Amino acid sequence: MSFKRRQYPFHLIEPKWQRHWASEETFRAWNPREERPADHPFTLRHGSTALPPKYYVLDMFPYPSGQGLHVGHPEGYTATDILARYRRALGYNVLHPMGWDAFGLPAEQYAVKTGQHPRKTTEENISNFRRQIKSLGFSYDWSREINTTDPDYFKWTQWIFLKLYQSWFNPEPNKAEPIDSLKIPDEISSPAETRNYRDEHRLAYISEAPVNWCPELGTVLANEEVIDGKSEVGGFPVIRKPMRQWMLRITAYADRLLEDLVPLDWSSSLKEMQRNWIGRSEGAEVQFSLGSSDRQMPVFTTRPDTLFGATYMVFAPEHSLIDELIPEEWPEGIPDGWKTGGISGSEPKTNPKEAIRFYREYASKKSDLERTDLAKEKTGIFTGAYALNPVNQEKIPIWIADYVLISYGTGAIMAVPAHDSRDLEFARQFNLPVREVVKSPENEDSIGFTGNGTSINSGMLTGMATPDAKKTIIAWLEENGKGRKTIQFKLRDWLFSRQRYWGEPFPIAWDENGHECLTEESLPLLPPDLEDYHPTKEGQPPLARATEWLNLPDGKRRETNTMPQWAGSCWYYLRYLDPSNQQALCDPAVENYWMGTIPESEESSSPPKGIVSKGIDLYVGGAEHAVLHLLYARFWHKVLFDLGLVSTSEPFFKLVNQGLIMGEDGQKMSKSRGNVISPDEIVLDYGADSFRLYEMFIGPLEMVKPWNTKGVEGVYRFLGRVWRLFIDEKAEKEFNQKCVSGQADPDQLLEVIQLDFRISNAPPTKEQTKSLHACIQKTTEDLDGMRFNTAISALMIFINEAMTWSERPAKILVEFLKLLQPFAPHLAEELFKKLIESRLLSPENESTGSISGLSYQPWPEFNRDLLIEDEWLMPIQINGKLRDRVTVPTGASKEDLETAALASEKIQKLIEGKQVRKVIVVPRKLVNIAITS
RNA sequence: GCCGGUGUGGCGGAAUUGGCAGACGCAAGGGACUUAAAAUCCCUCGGGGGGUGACCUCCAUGUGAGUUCGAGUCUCACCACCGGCACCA
Repeated sequence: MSFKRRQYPFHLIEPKWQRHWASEETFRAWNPREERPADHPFTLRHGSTALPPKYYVLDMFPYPSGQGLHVGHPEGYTATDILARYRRALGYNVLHPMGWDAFGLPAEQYAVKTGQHPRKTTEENISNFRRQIKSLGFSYDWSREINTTDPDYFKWTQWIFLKLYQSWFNPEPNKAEPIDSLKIPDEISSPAETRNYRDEHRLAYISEAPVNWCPELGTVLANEEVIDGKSEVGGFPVIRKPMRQWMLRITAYADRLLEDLVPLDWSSSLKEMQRNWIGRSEGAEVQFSLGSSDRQMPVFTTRPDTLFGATYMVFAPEHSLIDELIPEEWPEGIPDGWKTGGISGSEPKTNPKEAIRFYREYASKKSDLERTDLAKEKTGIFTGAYALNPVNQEKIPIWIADYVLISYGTGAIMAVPAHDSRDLEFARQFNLPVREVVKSPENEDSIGFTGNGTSINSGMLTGMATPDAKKTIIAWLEENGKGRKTIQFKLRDWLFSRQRYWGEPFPIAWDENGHECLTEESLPLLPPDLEDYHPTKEGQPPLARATEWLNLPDGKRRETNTMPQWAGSCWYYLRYLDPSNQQALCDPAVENYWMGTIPESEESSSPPKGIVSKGIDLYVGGAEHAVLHLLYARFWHKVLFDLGLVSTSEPFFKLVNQGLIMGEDGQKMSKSRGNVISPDEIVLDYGADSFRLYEMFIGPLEMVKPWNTKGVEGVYRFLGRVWRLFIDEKAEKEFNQKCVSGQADPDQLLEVIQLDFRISNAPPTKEQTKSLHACIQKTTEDLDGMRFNTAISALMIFINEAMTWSERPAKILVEFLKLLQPFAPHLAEELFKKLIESRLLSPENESTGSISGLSYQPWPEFNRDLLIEDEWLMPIQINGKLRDRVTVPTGASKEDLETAALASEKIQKLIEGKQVRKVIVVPRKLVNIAITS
């Protein structure tokens, strides 16, 4: 940029005001009963006793990566900052905090490579992120900055884990309760059994289930972190492996997580994603008796009405019940195709045991990737065993196949190939019988029909419509003890442990009897320092290397897993409320003020406009967290709510996902594509105000949009025009010379600059007032609707008009600065200061000057009456096509408008000789004349 | 495959409950200022056709139907792109 003259001295203005805001603590958010300095602008506006209503506007806090920010990161931050500043102007007590989600894999991987402690890497990255974010002039309350890797912070993450550990989910009140309230059944007597029973009911419990193990990363991953059989981080292969893991009982909350979505102000697509993830489906559990034994096997189906069409049964390969069923020899007359597994090149197996061993091995070797990729070709093998269909006692073969998942439903299905596409595919592969039991309404071939129709070939169900058939068969099953209505969820319990170093250690110790939790008083439990961050040779997590840390004096051993990165972000929005509280994760009164539904008793009597919502008023972040973070955080919040620690059942009342900003090539910004643009270069060339403005002007917040640095120049030119509207050219020339030559203090340099001589205390003209009020109206309405791009265009329109004025009334300009302030705060502050110092404002506006700075100036209000024109240009259409425009008085009646339209010469000519069928008059819009052609 | 979203000039995007399509900005072209350039200011800027001219006229919001006095906006079908889920019985 050295080759171009600056539009205005943003390089002096921006650091100046950032320093001012920091030293004044302009953006401190005040907690109830917190003492406020008398000269703070908040106090000057609101007094020192009452607190106005709160507005909590939150950004998803970043993971501070080594690469620093790119221009996509601050998109949401800019939007929330504009709204934070707008709400302050409206008179709210605004909480707008920032912090760091700093545990995580990249710092650890760097440590593995270099031996540098992840804490060091993390701190370096944080200070770079902080520098970048601060350079953009966001109005964060930095006194509330948090860091998930800070022991003062993760102490409370561990504390919440203890709460989870010490709670169970009581299905009766449908909420979590302390584990002591869990009744131990009478048949359980021994201490060991009692202990087991408790441990099995905790919200945090141990499971041996197969997990997603990533050998490359040396850790297990949650289902959510595995994408197409590869790790979300790094894209390494993931295999299934049984391991001892901590789980969190999120499934207990499935119903509440689903139901409580309804009142939230979230986009429907986001809610839908959560609903799909939770995956509630209604159906029935049906008991099949297993051939030779008197055992029963339940299966889950959403289509119990098709029970008569069940021609075989399939178990998941991992299902252990199979072992008890398989015969020594193949039954008579089994086709060889049933014995091969459907795997190319495989020979028929000699007996069922061999077949099952073979198939299990085959299935377990498949990675998740292959399991989905090879989905086109179904595989499976006959077990030699049979089951009895409860409705007709028909003997049907039992298979194992990997298209049936061990983790969903009962791990086994009844297969109805005629009316389920997967079963049909499988049946065709192995020549299994297909029996039609639902007639499609179109009366076509009903094989493969999966919708609602009419039952056929189905005993007592025959002739019934699908919904009736479902009800009837469920009633029959319940009466006969063969099944019941049930509900299944796709949601699984949350795999909560990781074999990593750089995460919160579990406050848990083990002995030969099992696990016990540490006391609350012993928290935080710090991770030990290590030389080597690799997992051990035995596949133990890196913490197992810290022998001193590991072994406790009483012979117990510490848990060596750590918590996943999601843990810290599950509750950070609560810590912001009371970030340095040593006694509690958050003071209840403070929590209630910022998050609660009940207004503080010290509430001001005249609340500003807008609704007072529950929880966080606005949460902005990327859609990539639509299921994981948002579901986990909602889950934790509900547990805390059940335990009486927070006052709302949902944390995020309104949530908006910002769209991605793509690179200039239209591709996703990434280091490998080389299309990353850093805010640093933009701030250097055009200043933070231009950067903020462009981020918002580029398009609607929620949309995906490409970056174009040329576009920054457009908004930069706009700010240049704002500057020139206020500033005297001659004084600026002097200033520029001093800038080039002198070593003078920047703040003094800015003093040289004087207002333009056309700015005066002259009374505004009608036109000028109208321009202003149109701008106020548009800006206000657009901010309320988060339409930042059109709000900015309204500001541009005002400036384009104001540039043509020969008299520039200070009274008008000061109001404009209040509108500009949320978007371009540095420039607005500087010009506001000049205007105040000029003493051009009339006495009733002088009160404006008693509050220092712009941040707490009341938001301008518009007067609709001023916007009404005396007359307007009314379009006249004939058959919907624009034919003429005539000027009409604003208050004209419908009759007058019709007369005026028909009086137009052009219209007269066009309707001459035609029959006017109808004249539609829409006041304030148009007149349309329908004629016959 | 299922669910959700989006299709408007050369580009990013505007268009209250259906009511003047293209606000605002970028790019482009022309002009003023300048020795020159940059910056700034002014003008033009969806496409076709017509007029010396203020203008006139036809066609245009992914495609095709429909509802309506009137459709970018509502309905139906289809196409393209983006995002999510993906053997969940």
